[in-house]
Amino acid sequence: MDSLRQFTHRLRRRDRRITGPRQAILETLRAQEHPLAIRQIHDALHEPCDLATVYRAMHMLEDMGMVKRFDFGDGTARFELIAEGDDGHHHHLICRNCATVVEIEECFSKKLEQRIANQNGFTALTHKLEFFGLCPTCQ
Amino acid sequence: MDSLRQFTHRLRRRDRRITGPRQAILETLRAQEHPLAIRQIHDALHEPCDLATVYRAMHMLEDMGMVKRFDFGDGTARFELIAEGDDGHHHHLICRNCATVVEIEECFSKKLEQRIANQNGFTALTHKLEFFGLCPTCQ
DNA sequence: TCCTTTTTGCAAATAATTTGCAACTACTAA
DNA sequence: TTAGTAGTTGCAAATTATTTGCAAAAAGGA
Ligand SMILES: [Mn+2]
Ligand SMILES: [Mn+2]
Ligand SMILES: [Zn+2]
Ligand SMILES: [Zn+2]
Repeated sequence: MDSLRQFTHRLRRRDRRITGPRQAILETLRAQEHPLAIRQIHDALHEPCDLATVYRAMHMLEDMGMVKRFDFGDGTARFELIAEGDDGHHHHLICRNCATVVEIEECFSKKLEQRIANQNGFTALTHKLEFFGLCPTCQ
Repeated sequence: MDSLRQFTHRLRRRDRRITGPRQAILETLRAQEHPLAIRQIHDALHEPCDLATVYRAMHMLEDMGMVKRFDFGDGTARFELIAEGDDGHHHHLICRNCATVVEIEECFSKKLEQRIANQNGFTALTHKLEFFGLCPTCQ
């Protein structure tokens, strides 16, 4: 996925600018397969920029649907680059001890969510789901 | 559920004290069926105490297994009183617009969690799951 | 009632995230 | 190429949730 080119296009269309920090952040995200915290992204940048700039960039990327925000329950947002056209919905398995992360593609059946929506008269359901456990090393 | 008496017993056993703030917090939690944020608990107390006291009390109650902490993804912890012996594991359906909360007892099959554990060599799995949608009023 | 240990209130410290603002820069229209 | 304009950035200060140090106050047992 050439997200850099794709990114450029999307930005231009929205009257946004392609700047050094933004490209660097994208490169950093591309190099990772797991969600990264803002601090981690910031620390990984070769040509550093202000932390606030990273925060602002992540909001922008999220609004553009290029990154997905995840919440592991530790009070720190984490972001993962998502493929073009994908909504990025998936889950993780996190070691309670060493914080190792495993990407999980599986999810429970759509029926459960549908039933919950119907039974309560809600629409447009989504969900947040993360698994926790002890990894092989930490058991 | 007479959580006050139960509470008293458990505290005594642990060399902890039964104080006004603690009883008041328990009473407040008992009056609610949905998770309450610390601020909400604090504001609901008839005889007010310091916010820090509420934070400390919630940690204690959590350690004692009397309340369960929930995370709706808005950066604010919420707590719900749980029945004796129960681990309090359950989920919620939250309106993205007005924040109405519905208690959800259903959960996906144990098999899915088991499979995820096995496939990755993890043990002691748990999960956090919350549903979001638009309530009848907000659609 | 007295003593010891636990709690509390208060203020200050943390930590993640946001925001105001002036200086700066990417694009673009000429 | 060169302004001109709108979008960006750095920096410092503000916000928000939560934690913590500490001395004064309260609880429970002897
Ligand atoms: Mn992922
Ligand atoms: Mn609940
Ligand atoms: Zn581990
Ligand atoms: Zn609603």
